Amino acid sequence: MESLFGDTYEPQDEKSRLYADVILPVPIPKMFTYKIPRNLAEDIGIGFRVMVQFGQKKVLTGIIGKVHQKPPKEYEAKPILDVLDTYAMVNPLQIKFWAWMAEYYCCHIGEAMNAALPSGLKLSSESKIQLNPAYDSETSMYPLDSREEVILQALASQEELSYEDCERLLGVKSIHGIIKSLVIKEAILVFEKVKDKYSPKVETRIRLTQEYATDKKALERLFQEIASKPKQEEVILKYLQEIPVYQKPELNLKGLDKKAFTEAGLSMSSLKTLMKNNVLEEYKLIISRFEEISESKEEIVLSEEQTTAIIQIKGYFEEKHVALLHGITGSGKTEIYIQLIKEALESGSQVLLLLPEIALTTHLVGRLKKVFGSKMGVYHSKFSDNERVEVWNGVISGKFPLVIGVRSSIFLPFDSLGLVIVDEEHEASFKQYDPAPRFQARDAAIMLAWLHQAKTLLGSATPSFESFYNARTKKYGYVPLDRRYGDAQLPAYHIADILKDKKKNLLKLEMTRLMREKIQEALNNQEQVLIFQNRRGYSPYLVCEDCGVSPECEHCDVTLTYHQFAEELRCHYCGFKEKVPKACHACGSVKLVAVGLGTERIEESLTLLFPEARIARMDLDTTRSKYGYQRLLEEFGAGNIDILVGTQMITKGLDFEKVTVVGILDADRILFFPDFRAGERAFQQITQVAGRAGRREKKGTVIVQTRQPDHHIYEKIVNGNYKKFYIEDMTERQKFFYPPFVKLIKISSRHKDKNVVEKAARHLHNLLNDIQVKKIMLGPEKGLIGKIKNQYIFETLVKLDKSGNAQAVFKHDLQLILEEMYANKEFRSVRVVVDVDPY
DNA sequence: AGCACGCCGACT
DNA sequence: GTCGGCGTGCTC
Repeated sequence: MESLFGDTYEPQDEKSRLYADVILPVPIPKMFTYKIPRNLAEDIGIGFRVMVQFGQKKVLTGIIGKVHQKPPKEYEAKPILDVLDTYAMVNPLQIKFWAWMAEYYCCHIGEAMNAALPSGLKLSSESKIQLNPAYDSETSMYPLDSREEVILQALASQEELSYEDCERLLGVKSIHGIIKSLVIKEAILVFEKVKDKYSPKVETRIRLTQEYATDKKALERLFQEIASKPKQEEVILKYLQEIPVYQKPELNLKGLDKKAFTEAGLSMSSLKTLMKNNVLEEYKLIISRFEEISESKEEIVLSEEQTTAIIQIKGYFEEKHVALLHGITGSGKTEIYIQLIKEALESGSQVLLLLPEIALTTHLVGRLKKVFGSKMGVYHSKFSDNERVEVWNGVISGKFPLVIGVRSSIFLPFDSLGLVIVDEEHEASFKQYDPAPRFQARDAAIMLAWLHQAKTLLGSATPSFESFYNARTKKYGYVPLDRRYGDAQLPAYHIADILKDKKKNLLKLEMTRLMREKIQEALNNQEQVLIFQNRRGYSPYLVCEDCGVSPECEHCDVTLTYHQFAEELRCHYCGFKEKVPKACHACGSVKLVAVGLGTERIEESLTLLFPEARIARMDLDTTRSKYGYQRLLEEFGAGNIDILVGTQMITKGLDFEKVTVVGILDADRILFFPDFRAGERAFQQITQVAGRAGRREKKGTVIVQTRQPDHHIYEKIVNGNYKKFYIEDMTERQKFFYPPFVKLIKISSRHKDKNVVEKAARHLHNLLNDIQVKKIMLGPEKGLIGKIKNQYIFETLVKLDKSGNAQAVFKHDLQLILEEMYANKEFRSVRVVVDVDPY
């Protein structure tokens, strides 16, 4: 496999290191060749961050993607200005991975780089000003005003000032005008200074000075001296109590956290005096942001089924790159993961476990932390930049051979992955749609593993149909795990007919009689209830009772969402907000009512229907804070909540025995979404939510409210018949040419002028249509949402033949066509977005 | 994406 | 006469 590791990876002699192709964060689809100055040649290589001049004015930081000796033909390469690292921040495999991503997902390698680097590693340059050495206030022909004088005076004592410094100095909001004026008057110069955004966490520690630490007699003398100073004595005693220097003198080296003194309520001034008298000293220690946890020796006990599954997985790994573990909820996938991770780590490989965002906050992380301790790094979107950089460095240094993380953790600097696990593989959140690269992390992870010659294990209770298809066509290994732990039973499903109840006047506050009865029953038995509402397109909005008009966003083609709590209308696409209007904009009527079942409304309805129950809501609003989610879960686990209403989130990792009833308020919203995956999604979501009901002894109850109780999907859900539904859905997909039978590429055009986009989209569509590959094209059509942020959207959907080189040819020609479009002045302002494998 | 260069209108 | 509008082309 030597070619995969790149021809430039091996150290080369200096003569061959003349030029570097640098990846820059600019939207130009190529690398830029710079000259490597002789004096830098020694300490430069692939993956080093460098500073380069780009264009006339800009200094950018980029990453070296390639080192070579071919001088560019058409221009003289500029020199690299500086190297920022003493070791490569990025390894050659990562650059290969970015390049693959750029090609596959039709984006620029710079965009891939941008997505990969935690912003703490992206150096930002900050504009600073300094005195112009050529300036002489005596002879200058331009008079300065008072504010300009202040700045010049400050520069007399300080070499440089940032813009913010100047703003603070003058107490004005925007300094640009003044700076510009000073530049024109030739009094100052503006320059760019690169600053590293990552700052290590430092702890101030206190220890005895050399003299007292090594000499017991000195210490005894000290005690006599301070006998009359009880405050100082306390400080010393505290130190000796925490750090028994007498017994273990070497402990003094690390000393004690300064906070320990403050927390013990000791006198800070005494501490200072002791330091002044050279008894104690202070020093700074760089510490990790992550707690040190040692791994447990606890043996994982595997059931017979799990052992068999592991043997099967390993068997498949002999010949295939990917295996799919199809294990229903509660079938014990976690233990299998743990065992496989252990083995991979023992063989010296790195392991990546990918999880969807919401699953990361749950007990699984704690569970793994217990087993793998501080060998495990966690990469989460709620982590700060500094924390992310620490995980990044931890992967390089070998501190974290195991990482569990979200989508973006596929970009961490692994150099020897042995195993990649994608749990909840079917989750749509693995796909990133904005900004580019619009990648599917599950698919990219498989590619990543392949680059490392590692294996990928996909796990799900309800696999994506793509993965299941790959399993059935033997591309992936397939390992079913279908017995519930402790033989817990499948829940009992009840399909509740919304329309029937409505006719009979049994529908109260959107709850069918069955739903209400089952909830009441659970409450009577002191059991817990989960109510699920799909978020997608199901937010409450206002409607005018007189003319039927709903307030819409000024910038987007959507109705505004009603947020009762803040008394606001909001646009979920552009963030536009306005106070709830008093009257209808269209007819002036004041009869504006809220419709639609947002989680807030449901919570309210439930309060009315079950006034005695304790009800809580779990959605984006209530869990925005870092630990908001966890807090709600704990409350629920402790039994302080009877009914929990939530979105998607509640389907993940909630594992509470007292939940016996799960209600799905409107299954139709998922099922009749205009998307070829709607059926698959409905099946997955309903099954996943249902999996939260009844574990162990008690059989759970699931109530699914729908207007179409006869839809064929329900029969399969009720019987847990994944495969039957899969087969039916596949026939449809094959008939209408949808994945996995074709490759989808969505091309959308956006522009503020509707006529311009429409014309551009037509033109583009025609050009694409002329590409000589086997394909079907749909469109161009107005987007599902016709306008977002004042940009009109038109979309073309391309269904490409999967066999042969249709994909490669199409993507190649697409690139040329986009360039051609850009060269056309009529269309150059139209933004074209390419989404490969759209969701 | 920025940013410079360049060629046309409304101002001191 | 100039300042500045933004069309267009380039960035190693």
